[in-house]
Amino acid sequence: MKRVLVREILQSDTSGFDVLVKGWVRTKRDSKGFSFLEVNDGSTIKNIQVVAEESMPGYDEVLKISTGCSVAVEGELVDSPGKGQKYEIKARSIHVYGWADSERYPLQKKNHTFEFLREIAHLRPRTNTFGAVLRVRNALSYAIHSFFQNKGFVYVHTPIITASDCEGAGEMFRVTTLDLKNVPIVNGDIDYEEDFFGKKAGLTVSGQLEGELLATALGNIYTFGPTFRAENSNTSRHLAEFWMVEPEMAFAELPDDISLAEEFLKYIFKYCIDTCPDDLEFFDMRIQKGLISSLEDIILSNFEIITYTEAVDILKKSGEKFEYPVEWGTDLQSEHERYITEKKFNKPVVVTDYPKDIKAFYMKLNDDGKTVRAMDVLVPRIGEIIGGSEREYRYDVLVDRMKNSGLNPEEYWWYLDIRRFGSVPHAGFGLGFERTVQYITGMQNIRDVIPFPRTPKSADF
RNA sequence: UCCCCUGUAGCUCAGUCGGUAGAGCAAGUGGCUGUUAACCACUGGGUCGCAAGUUCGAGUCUUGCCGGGGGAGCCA
Repeated sequence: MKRVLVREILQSDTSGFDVLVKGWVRTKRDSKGFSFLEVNDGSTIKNIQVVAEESMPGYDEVLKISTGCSVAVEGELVDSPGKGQKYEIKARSIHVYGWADSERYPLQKKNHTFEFLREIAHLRPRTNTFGAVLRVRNALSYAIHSFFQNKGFVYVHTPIITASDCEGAGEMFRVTTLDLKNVPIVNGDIDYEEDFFGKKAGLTVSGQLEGELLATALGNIYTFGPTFRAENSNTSRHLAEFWMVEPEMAFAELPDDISLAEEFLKYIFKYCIDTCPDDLEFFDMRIQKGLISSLEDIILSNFEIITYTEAVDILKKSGEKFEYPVEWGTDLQSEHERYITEKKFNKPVVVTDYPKDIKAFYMKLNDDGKTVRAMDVLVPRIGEIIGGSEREYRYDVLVDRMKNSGLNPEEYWWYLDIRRFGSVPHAGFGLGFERTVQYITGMQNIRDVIPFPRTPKSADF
């Protein structure tokens, strides 16, 4: 008989036919003469209840089944007389593929803390929460691709290993084949000419610069890949290895960028609501009350767009007591961003036109000479989810900005060439994929929305 | 990297004034004809994170190290 998925069974309009399901036992309850098994196969957060009666062949084996065992169950799908489920399987035979010694199997049929589950990351996908996280993660990935594909954006692959010494977005992990116990030295410095690439190389901290090169040929592009930051960040919002989405549009200015970000977020949220209703219901009930309606609110909302200068004004007039003072020219603190998006507007807020000194060199300088065409999208609960800008496409201005930022324009000759030949206004943004999963699921710690998180002092599994 | 909290049974935690280890759940055994975090009874289960120090005596006090959590910075 052909195996069917639990998701398909639960969607069936009728019962009374034979089925074969394969999955893992979540829990078992024994009574005199019969047992209830709950089997989950990962196709849905819901389990299928299996009833095994004493009279069935091999019942003495069934009695030995415990949480975690992998099984194949063949039997008739019947309407369940009990409460809590529509259907159940009246088992005719149960085959155990693999036992799970109940004295050693760490997952119990009780709530575990996320901290504990992180220590057994190889088993936590078998829990309700992580199964749901991973299904939402999958749906979100697909939504990202379908959004951009529907709009004709070209999915491009930017390098993971890069030899640009200073991309400027954060500390890089070094990539080397040098013998660390015997590093070649020339004039007191490491001789990178002997290294694999003949120069200092590292893992990418952003695909943006290369993305710009491709956008100024193909028009609209996006990247969706892994990104690495060697920052010693110990927070619930940072990973050393995470996934980032970076669209880049040629012939586009900041308002186009903002529109794209807003349309994009609404699309991917709606896609997840539509395709993962059971998982989101679980998150709404167990992780973050009101989650679904807050996502629906955002889909229907118009994002607030304010300038940095207006934001500073709002904060100064707020009457709130902030730990850090608000001063034009300094970066907004987490508490400030939270006030703006959570208290003042209670919806996503796009803050634009930041002072040039607190933003990256590649952002387009405004006519006032003081601010740049940057935008941060702030959302309630997690703060900055998107950072983007219109890029400086004027060659001379960009060279000046590089020099003022302490960068050597010669090392960016290829980046500057784009401005030298057929330069066009262009704009793009970066979206932290895991932060977005956090936002959609309500999960508080970013380490719990990626299967195997990499953080300082932690790279197990 | 900084500040605060924390580390005791498989898990979640309690442990008073320094006097030699407790609960709930889980697990094991038995019971129960429809369970839903099943229920009832009984049983087993400990390098108190690691190292040093103070003390007649340390889970408890002191110092150092390591891990975990929350917040900050950096950022996505």
